[in-house]
Parts: sequence; C-alpha cells; structure tokens
Amino acid sequence: MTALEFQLIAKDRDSAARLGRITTPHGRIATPAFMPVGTQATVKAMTREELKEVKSQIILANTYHLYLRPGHELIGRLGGLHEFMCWDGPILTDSGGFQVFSLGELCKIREEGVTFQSHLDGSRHFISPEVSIAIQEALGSDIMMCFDECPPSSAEFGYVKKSMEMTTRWAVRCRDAMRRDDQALFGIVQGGRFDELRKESVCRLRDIGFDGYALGGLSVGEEKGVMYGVMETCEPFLPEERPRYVMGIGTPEDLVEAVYRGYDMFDCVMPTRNARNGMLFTSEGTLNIKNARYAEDRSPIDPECDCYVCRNYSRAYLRHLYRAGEILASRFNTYHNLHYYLNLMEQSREAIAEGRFNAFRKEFYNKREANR
RNA sequence: GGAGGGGUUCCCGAGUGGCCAAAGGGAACAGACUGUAAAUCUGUCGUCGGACGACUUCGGAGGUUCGAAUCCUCCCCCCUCCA
Repeated sequence: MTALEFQLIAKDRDSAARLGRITTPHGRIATPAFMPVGTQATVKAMTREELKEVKSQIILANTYHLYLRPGHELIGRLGGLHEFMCWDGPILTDSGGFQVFSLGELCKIREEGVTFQSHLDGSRHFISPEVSIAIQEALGSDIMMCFDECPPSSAEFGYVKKSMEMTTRWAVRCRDAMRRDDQALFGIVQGGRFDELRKESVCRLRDIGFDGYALGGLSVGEEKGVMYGVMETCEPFLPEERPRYVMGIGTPEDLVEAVYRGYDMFDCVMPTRNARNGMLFTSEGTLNIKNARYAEDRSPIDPECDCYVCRNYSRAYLRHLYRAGEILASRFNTYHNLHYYLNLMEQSREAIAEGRFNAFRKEFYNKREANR
C-alpha cells in the first residue's frame, strides 16, 4: 500500500508527542492535525475558501450519509467526492460504523454486516465491510476507514470482547475488499474501556497491516480518565512509522492530551456543531455567546485570536446575530471555532518542533485556570 | 347613532363556576452538545420561601356564591359591519 506516506519528523523529548507529515494523492497534512467534519460533503456553514483560510488540511465525509443521499454511485459518476464538493485537498471518509452506534434501534448487527433503516425515509439497507469499502472507493477519498462496531461505554467485557473480535474480522474483510491502489485504509482499534482488549485489538490490527491506526469507541460516554488511559495503553503497541488517529475527539483539552500521548490525527463535530449552538472556544476557555452579559461587550470573542471574525466583530454583534437567528451567526461562529481548533494544532506542532510541548501544554492550562 | 365581537400573566393566545398561578406558542434567562438523524435539545419562566405552602393576578369598580378569569350591574377602552 503506497497511497499514503507518513514521515515522522520530530519526537518530543519529555512526552510522547510527535511531529509528522502525511502525504496523500491530494496533498500533505502536517501532524498533529485536526480534521473538520463534513458529514454530508460539506463542513456545515463553511465555503471551501473559508476552510482554506482557517487552514484546514483535510476534511471528513461520511459513507453512511452519502450512500443514502445523494448516493455514492452518483458521486462516482460525477468524478468522485473531491470534484463533487469542489475540495481538492485530502478527504477522509468514515466507514459508517459510528452511525450503527448512534442510530441505535434502527440497526441490526450480524457477522455478515449491518441491516438498518434509513433515518431519512425508513427504507431498509445493508452495509457490510465489503459494501462500505465499495462505497468509499466510489467516493474516492484519500483515507478510508474500516467498517467497525462502536459499542457504548457502558458495554460490559463479554460484549466488547466479541464486538472487538468481529471488528477485527471485519478489518481483514475491508482490506481484502479493496480494489483501488490510490486510497489508504486505516484500521480501527476497539475494546472499550478494557486494557487487555485494547492491546489485543491493536496487535491484531498491526498484524493485518494498515496505512494508519485509529482508536475508535472513545468519547462515547466514558470518563476522561478512561479515555486518556486507553490512549496510554495502546500507544506503545502502535507502529511508530504509521499515523495514529483518535476518532471523534474532542474538546481542546482532549486534543492537547491526545497529542501529549503520541497521537497525530483527530476529528470532532464539537467546533462546528457547538458553534451553531452559540458555544465559542477561546484561549481562556469557552463562552456562550447567547449570555446576557455579552449584550454590550465590544471585545472580540477571543482577545488572543487573529481570525477574520475576531479582527472585525464584537461579542455584542455576534450575540445579536445569534439571537436574531441570522445565518451569519452560524457562519462566523463556525469560522472562529475551526480557526481556534486548527490554530491549536498549529501551535502544538510548532511547540513540538521547538522541543517545548510540555511548556506549551502547561501554558494552555494556565490561561484557562487564570480566567475561571 | 344602531348591531355584533372583544379586553387573560412581557407578547400572541386557550380557558367560560371549584381539578387555574391559568393550556399552547413566542420572547427572555440558563444549561447541554466529542468518528453530526443537530442553525438541535433540556430546564426555568407572578412574588416569597428548600419541598409542602403562603400571598397577589385574568380592563376598572361593585355584587351574587361556600367558591369567580369564568355569572350579574355600571364604567373605561378596542375591533367589525350598518347608517
């Protein structure tokens, strides 16, 4: 598999943090990297130009959603996802495994695959590892994800063990189903909160061999300590020369902690969804732009931020836009939040490159503490 | 001038003798959101008190009744139609 190259550029002295570079057919990605989520072939509220302005290097799209609408075959006929959505950078597609988890009762999971009902019209469908890969190949993403099962954090050992073993078998089927050689495939580590299952999952995936390795089944309701613990458990067993992706995280703190523990790629709906719900990220913590105390606040969202929104607009105006239900509120809030996340990653990379990630991490927390 | 309809808690609006501090919606205030069924969802929303409760409310004033937003009398205001 040569569709993806990973170069390890530097390792932090005092932590597991690492600086790297991924090369895909659609460009390079400096890691650690945050990947904005564009489930339905759009990062909600953002144009391509805006995504570039905030320095998005790679974005996500979702197999499940695009299969249902507009249909992966249609996207394939139109030249693939890059051409369809007019994004010429790298794209990672999630396999649809997470939807099996989040759609709950609409799904039935068996060894062959998952039968489910569309959340759009109730129609019945079937996705297996082979189908998921076929969809992702039609979409033409740079990085495909294995089709996996993502159990809730409350799942007990016996269930998680069986689930992880099935996910591992599915991983083999995914790899065997690949027909194209210009796409990379990442395996997904499962095993819930159980260290021995996580270890086993990592080792078995490593034996199969993937272009990169992802931790799945995190940020699904478990305690922070469990999440960080799983990262620590898996890290020593992950091949150093391959990118490591923690799926679905997280808060800014989660990202800093994951980088600290040696992970390279992250994605989360938090900056985009929460933006649309009025929650903004700043160097001093979060703020809810809906709150009455910003009614006459002339300051920018984050005094330390140099994004387009912070350079031009006041909290008072953004609060007004939100309350008035104006579409610009979603756009500005999303723009700022993505800028914050992507900037946090850029700063992390600089810190690692300069061998001061620990100090960076400490300062990150100090600023928050000072303004509580 | 005549006929009819109506004034309800910040707004709109249900309620027409007790189960009404009063449905529902909006606004307001606060919270949640982690591989997006999300520009979504939850809570509070007369005053005071932890809960139970107490007190003050349904245009105004009086009255009937054990009990009134609901019935009666007068007054004030608004709307529609006719002249």
